[in-house]
Amino acid sequence: MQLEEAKLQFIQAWGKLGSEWGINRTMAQVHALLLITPGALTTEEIMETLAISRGNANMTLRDLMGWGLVEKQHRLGERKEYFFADKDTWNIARQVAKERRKRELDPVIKILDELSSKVEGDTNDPAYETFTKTVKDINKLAKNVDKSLETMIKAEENWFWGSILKIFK
Amino acid sequence: MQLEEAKLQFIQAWGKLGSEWGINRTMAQVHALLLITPGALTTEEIMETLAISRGNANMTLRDLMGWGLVEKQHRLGERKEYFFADKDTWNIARQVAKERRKRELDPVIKILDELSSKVEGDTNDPAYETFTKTVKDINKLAKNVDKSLETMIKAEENWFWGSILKIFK
DNA sequence: TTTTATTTTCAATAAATATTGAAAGTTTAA
DNA sequence: TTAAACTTTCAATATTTATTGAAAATAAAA
Repeated sequence: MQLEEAKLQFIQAWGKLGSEWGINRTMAQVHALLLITPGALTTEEIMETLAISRGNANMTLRDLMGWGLVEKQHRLGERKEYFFADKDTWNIARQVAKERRKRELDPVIKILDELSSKVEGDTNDPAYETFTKTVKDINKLAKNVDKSLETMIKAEENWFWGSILKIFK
Repeated sequence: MQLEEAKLQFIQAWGKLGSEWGINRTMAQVHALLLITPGALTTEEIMETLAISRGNANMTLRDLMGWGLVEKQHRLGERKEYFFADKDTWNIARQVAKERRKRELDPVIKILDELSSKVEGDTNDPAYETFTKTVKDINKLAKNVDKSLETMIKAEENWFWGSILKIFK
């Protein structure tokens, strides 16, 4: 397979996986493109390679910087901005874990905590019992996941995967 | 807070979390409703509670059964079908992990394997080098995640969380 | 200052995704 | 059989989400 063909396939695959997991397809594609590019690219180059508009490219790049996955670069004597991605997969995984935890998991845990404590009802009412038990169980699971993510975010790669691999005995 | 109000909030929160992670909002809501319901519900009752159409309810319930999260129940002398959800959060987590691995992660790993091995290029070309290195690194990460999920799927709850918690030392 | 290069914004539009509802299909019972 | 009770299907429609593109804003250079 030729390199250009392979690049496109990689960008496609990454875009698809992203969209299946609630990440904008274009965002995943721009990220993929920067990941397989040795240097940094301008908005112009990204627009051209992925056939997307200036507005889309600009917003997507800002999003990616917001996720901590991409950075801007300025070059002496040049006015336009260049963008490049951190290529360390462990950093990427941690960064994504960190953001999704903050944006999506933590708010839900907050609601679950409220629902675990502030609902009135009769202990003999099966509807009440089932509700509180389910909410408590899910809350517990969510907190386990939350803690695991926190550990991952703080950890060094080797230490983390070392620990995970011990699970296999 | 009153039970009815709390139920609605729970259904809302679960629907939102689902949609942020690429799971149809209605599907997550139907699942949430069944989770906090002591017995089993008919399509009719689900339609009414969530204000959705018969078609939507029917398709969503079949999807949920496809994910292994919900089951049908038949009652003697009754013609209509009842639906109930497995309420064990560990089973739910494992089931979701299992399905998403099969549906989304494994296909991507297959593509990454191909891209890791079948691309021709010149070792002195930075574009080629960056591409192969990135693809290999991501492939490695994806396989680590895949293995971890497999372990989780096979594991018993206590054993698994015990192992995870050891990570915290 | 004025011009030019570049980035940002956002209303309009397009595309993707989810939902409806009525017709067709199925199953049981009279 | 025929009818009644229920489930399934899917084309049409609605909703949500993503994208465009041109105008406005910003920043450097002339």
